[in-house]
Amino acid sequence: MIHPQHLAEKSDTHCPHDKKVSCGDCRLNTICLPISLHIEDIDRVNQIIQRSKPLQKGEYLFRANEAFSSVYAVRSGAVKSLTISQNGNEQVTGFYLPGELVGMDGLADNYYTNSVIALETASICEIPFNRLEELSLKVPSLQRHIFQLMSREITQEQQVIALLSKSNAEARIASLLLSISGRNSRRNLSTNKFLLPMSRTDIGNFLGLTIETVSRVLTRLKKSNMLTVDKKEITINDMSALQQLAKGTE
Amino acid sequence: MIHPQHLAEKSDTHCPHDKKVSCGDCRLNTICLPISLHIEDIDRVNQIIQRSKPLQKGEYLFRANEAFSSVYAVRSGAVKSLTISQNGNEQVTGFYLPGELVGMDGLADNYYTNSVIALETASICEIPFNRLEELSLKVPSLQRHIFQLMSREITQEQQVIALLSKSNAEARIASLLLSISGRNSRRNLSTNKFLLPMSRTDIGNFLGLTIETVSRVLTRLKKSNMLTVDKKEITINDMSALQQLAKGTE
DNA sequence: CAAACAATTTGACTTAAATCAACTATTTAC
DNA sequence: GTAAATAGTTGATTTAAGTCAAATTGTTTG
Repeated sequence: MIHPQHLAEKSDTHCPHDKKVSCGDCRLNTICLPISLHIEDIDRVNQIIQRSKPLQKGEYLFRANEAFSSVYAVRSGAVKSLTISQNGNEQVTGFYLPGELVGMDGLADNYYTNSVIALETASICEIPFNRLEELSLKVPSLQRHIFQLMSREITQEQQVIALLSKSNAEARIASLLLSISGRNSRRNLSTNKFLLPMSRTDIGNFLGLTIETVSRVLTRLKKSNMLTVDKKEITINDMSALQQLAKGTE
Repeated sequence: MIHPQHLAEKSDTHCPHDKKVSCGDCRLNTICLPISLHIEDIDRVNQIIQRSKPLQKGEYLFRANEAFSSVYAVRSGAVKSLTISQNGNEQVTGFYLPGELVGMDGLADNYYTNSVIALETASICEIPFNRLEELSLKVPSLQRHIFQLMSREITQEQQVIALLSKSNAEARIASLLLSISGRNSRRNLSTNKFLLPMSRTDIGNFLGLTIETVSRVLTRLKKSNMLTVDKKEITINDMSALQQLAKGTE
């Protein structure tokens, strides 16, 4: 695994449709800046954001225990966050898709508690937190926006807690697929056909299942025609049945 | 279950040692306001905080889907937060002890996603969020403090995710006991002898275990002399063995 | 204080997912 | 293009925790 140099370079992403894009023009800005910032305020945010060259699959964005300095928005591709538990095992704590922010765990004690790794080639916007903080003192709607982003992270994690605490393997996998589907819909992508950015191993690690169980459940859902599974390509053929499954049998 | 009237009354808590206490004098202020606010700033926070009459066991502080208005600090006693999952089951998402803040999930979409219920008689400080927000625009260190509190909530929930995703029943229960022990130490209470504020049912619900499994694990840890268990009173006799257990056998 | 109720413990049995193992498919590297 | 490594699938078996059931203890309440 290659450690990322500081992501301070001003080079643009290689992603063709996103070249040199500023926050005001970014197709994702309704996701990563959903509140009604004035045009001039969006521009002020834009000024402090640094765009770096894309991360390649397996590269670290940052590592647990490094000093906290920035939060990061995923512009394209996907990343996973993970902690190293006391017994030394990796524990995947989340997946982040375009428009989503990662690194907010670092604020609490001024170092990151997670490492973040690219699941595939990913372009990332770096947002130095000190400068965002200063700006948010001057722009009340930005302050509120940051509070809301953090709050949303909290509610999403509580949903994961509910999921892990209650459900069986099928419900967990159904929920993950529905989560990805829902996040795709926010980006106006297909809700029923998409590529999983993560491996079966990552899915199992995140959901607290073995890779064998993940594989078997996907095979079962395929055989029942609820899904079409071709490698990493998932097609949801029966959305409501999958939603029913996610609710748990109980 | 009794619905709380608005917690707007200015009556003081019945807790004898906490009567009429202001934030500046509150023995918990290093926990719930850990940063170095100037004395005058602490006083400004104090001005906006409302103290209400204590909640009795089983009473709601607020309910999921109610409009968000305030965050709440637990002053004495304990509360649990819970969501109602799609299939209608209660899912305990956390326990909150004195000095801890609850309700920050409500910010994301302006309604609470959890209900919060007193586990025992609990006095609570209500902090109207609009006013806290205004004040934090004027007091940079307060803004930072709120960011940090929310970040800490995020990291704690990630730890719960890691716990639920990985561990067996013994490790989960050991972790919960150690979590309570650690939070007691922040309040200068005993780390190895304490009363559990929650029922076995709540523990099981939170940890994704049945009540029978909770009971059996506690019996097992008692028989091995790692713990002394007398009803809700827990004594940790072998802290390092418990820590080892929490790490998981693997 | 006793009846009714709620919470907890303990035991017997079942089951969903883990483990162990072998095999197949897909990348990556030379 | 083939070898090596990595990722994924499938099957047989084990096991930790769930389920069902009953007994016990603790808590309310009339």
